Amino acid sequence: MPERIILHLDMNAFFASVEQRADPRLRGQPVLVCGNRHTRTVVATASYEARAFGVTTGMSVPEALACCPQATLVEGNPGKYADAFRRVACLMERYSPDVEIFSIDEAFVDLSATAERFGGGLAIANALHHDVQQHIGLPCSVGVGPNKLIAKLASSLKKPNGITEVRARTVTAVLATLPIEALCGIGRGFQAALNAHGITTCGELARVPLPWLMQQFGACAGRHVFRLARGQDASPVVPTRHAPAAKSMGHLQTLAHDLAPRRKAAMHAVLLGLSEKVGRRLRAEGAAGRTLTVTVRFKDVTTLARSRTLATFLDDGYEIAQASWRILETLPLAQPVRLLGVSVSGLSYGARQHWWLPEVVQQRALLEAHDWINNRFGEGTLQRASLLEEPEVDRHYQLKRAAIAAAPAEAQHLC
DNA sequence: TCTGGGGTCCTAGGACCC
DNA sequence: TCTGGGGTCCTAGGACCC
Repeated sequence: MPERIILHLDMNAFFASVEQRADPRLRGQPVLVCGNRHTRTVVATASYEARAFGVTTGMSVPEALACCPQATLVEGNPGKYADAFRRVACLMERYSPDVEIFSIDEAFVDLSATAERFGGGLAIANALHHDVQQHIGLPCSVGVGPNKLIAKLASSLKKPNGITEVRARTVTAVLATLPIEALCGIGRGFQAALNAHGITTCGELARVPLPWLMQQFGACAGRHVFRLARGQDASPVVPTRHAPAAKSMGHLQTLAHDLAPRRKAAMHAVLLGLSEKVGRRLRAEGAAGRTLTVTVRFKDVTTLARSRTLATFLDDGYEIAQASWRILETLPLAQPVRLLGVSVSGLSYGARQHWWLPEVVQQRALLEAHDWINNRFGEGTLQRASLLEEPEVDRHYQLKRAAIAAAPAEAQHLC
């Protein structure tokens, strides 16, 4: 088996870099990209200037501002970042069609069949790094290795703007002194359990016998950790065009203020809003699901989830909401609620149920009109009055009337 | 006014069927 | 007058990633 050549590209402080590129006033300044500013949110990305003050990803905004009061807070825009990264992925495709977008800011490319043509993996890493800077204007780190695990590790070794190649023959030496949490797959849980036994480096982990790992973590996870410690990873680069369809779709929302258990109506409104978002995404993908999960996180951050599998597939937000309310009734709410979530799984693509029934035909047409208006005029243009705060109702009603006036005749009739 | 939001995968136990 | 064994589905929870 010839050595594979896998390249991993990781954008540096991606969200913050995109915002700095868009606004010259932010360049060279500490920038914090966070979620919705009106909720309890955390830092999604801090620019390197902010990191110098000790700000880290996942910090609450007040905590981050305490570290770096002069930082500029920017509300993140995931769609914009996804668009920017798709352009990066296109640059990667110049070197091989086998590009796997792994997350919103990183991707793998399998160069095994093409590297020779371009002078080898390291030459491609240098060229790609230059391409991204030249054409996208954003910094990135690039790693090359004999598999995805090592390529990803390599790209993390020099940040920002680093290029690192780890050849198969040097994997053991490179891993020897690295902390176990440097490996993708060793999270907080494994780290704590292994550290408790005095195992802190990959070299130490590689000396632990397989039976002990299997006894500690179970057969599957034990074997997985055993392979990670040796830098072994046979998983293929799965080109994004072959990526399996999503298995679940859901939304969570941490509430601006905790809700007391008696405030069921307010919880219902939140679940309805989340369900409508989920429904819209399902319909956009031509998907429907029959397993519904409602998540509740309490004031003390303990979390419960309850699932129900239904007889029919759902993609209508209101029906999802009704089912989620029934699940909520079964949950013991012993303390104030901090977060609510709705997720639909058991997805089927292209399933069409009872579409010949007149009431279903009308319901589908209504949903299509609803989607048409929100796609045309923006998310939330048309929404249920029960989702609106009182002062907002007038404004939304005006927007809704404007939207209906612009909708096609058949949609107007249904509205 | 510490601690987001989007996912996937695995395990384990129980129900149920053949 | 006994309780196997395989398989699937469902549910809850926890690990991991970004």
